Amino acid sequence: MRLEHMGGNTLALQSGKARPKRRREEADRLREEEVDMDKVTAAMVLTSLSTSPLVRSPPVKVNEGLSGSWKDNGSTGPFTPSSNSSSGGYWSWSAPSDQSNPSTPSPPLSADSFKPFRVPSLGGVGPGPAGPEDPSLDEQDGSSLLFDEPIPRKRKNSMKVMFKCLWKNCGKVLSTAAGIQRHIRTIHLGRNCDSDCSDGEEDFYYTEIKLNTDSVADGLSSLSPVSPSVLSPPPPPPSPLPSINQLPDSHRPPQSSDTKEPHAGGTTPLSRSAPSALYLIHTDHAYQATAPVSIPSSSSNSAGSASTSFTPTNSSSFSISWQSPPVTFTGNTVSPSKSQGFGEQRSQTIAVLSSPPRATTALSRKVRGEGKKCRKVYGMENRDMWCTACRWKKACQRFTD
DNA sequence: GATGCCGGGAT
DNA sequence: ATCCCGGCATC
Repeated sequence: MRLEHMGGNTLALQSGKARPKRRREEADRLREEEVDMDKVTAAMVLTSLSTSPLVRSPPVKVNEGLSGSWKDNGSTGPFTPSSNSSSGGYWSWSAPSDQSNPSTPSPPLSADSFKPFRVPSLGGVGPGPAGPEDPSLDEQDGSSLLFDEPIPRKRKNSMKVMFKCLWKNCGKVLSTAAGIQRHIRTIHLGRNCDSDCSDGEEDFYYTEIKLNTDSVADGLSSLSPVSPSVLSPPPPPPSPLPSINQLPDSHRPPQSSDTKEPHAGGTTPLSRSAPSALYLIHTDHAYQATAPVSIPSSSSNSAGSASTSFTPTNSSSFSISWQSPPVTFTGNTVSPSKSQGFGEQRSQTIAVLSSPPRATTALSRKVRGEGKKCRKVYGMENRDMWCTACRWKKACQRFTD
């Protein structure tokens, strides 16, 4: 009976071809293969991560402090965290750059581009400490991570890390740490030599900002130095050179540089923590407001109050630029070491605080059509015969009202 | 619960 | 652009 329909209906033959089911099967098959690939990839990524010189402090430690708040990813799958607590549940796509990174300018480690991998047995990594092994697999070694374009996989909530110059009246934004360092070195510090003669001073004059890649396009245009959507929680707001103010010898004339060495030793305990907490929040959709705001609820909800409200007690403030009425409010910020909240929870909180724009959709919604539509006429079993719009759950084109 | 279809994600 | 689907409104 199905065949009759198919045979007699050229429309169905032309557009439908019983594609949906087959396509879904194919998709499933592809997905299975993909899983295998993921296993391999995950192993490689793991290996390179654990051996990479870039990872100064083993991420293991970072995560231990979290008491496994993400370990229930569900995606850890066959990977047994219990056998090796050091690596279990360690790849959520937490952005480690949120933590203060001791010395590196917290490069786009592209941690946000990792999906929660399922990791198979992984050979020897399982029971033992996430030991170094097979250094030959370093296809993304530290240098490429540092200086290449992050090339983050486009994911839903993926954040793109940019680097913004904090020099007074500059505000230049570049996509790589190396680029911004060079910019600062040459433009502001007046040094012509290359990075090898740098003492790391540039680190103080730029900061990371994270953008939602979905809105980067228009967000970038608002990244001008005076953009109101840029904010910096940690340093006192009035100063245009927040992190510089914390330097021992802070007020340097923005042109001459060679006389003062704020941290002649080279090591700067405060160099990284402050800038890494500066964010740009730009979203054109209230639901997607994944503001990287820190919410004090890192482990469980013992605090109880964190999920639905946070009280603006502190002085640090952040603002969120909405599409329609811009909303600005203040909230307490946690020390960087505790900033763990993530997309969902944060967005929920923000959504609560702002007015949800639900009503507009209801208003503009078309009144439901009276007549029978493809679905009704042909039924689910003859979905091939529906008009494409119906198949795509759009407004029916065949039986218009 | 079934249906129509908007909004938006994936490719 | 095409395809698909979550989710909402309505029946």
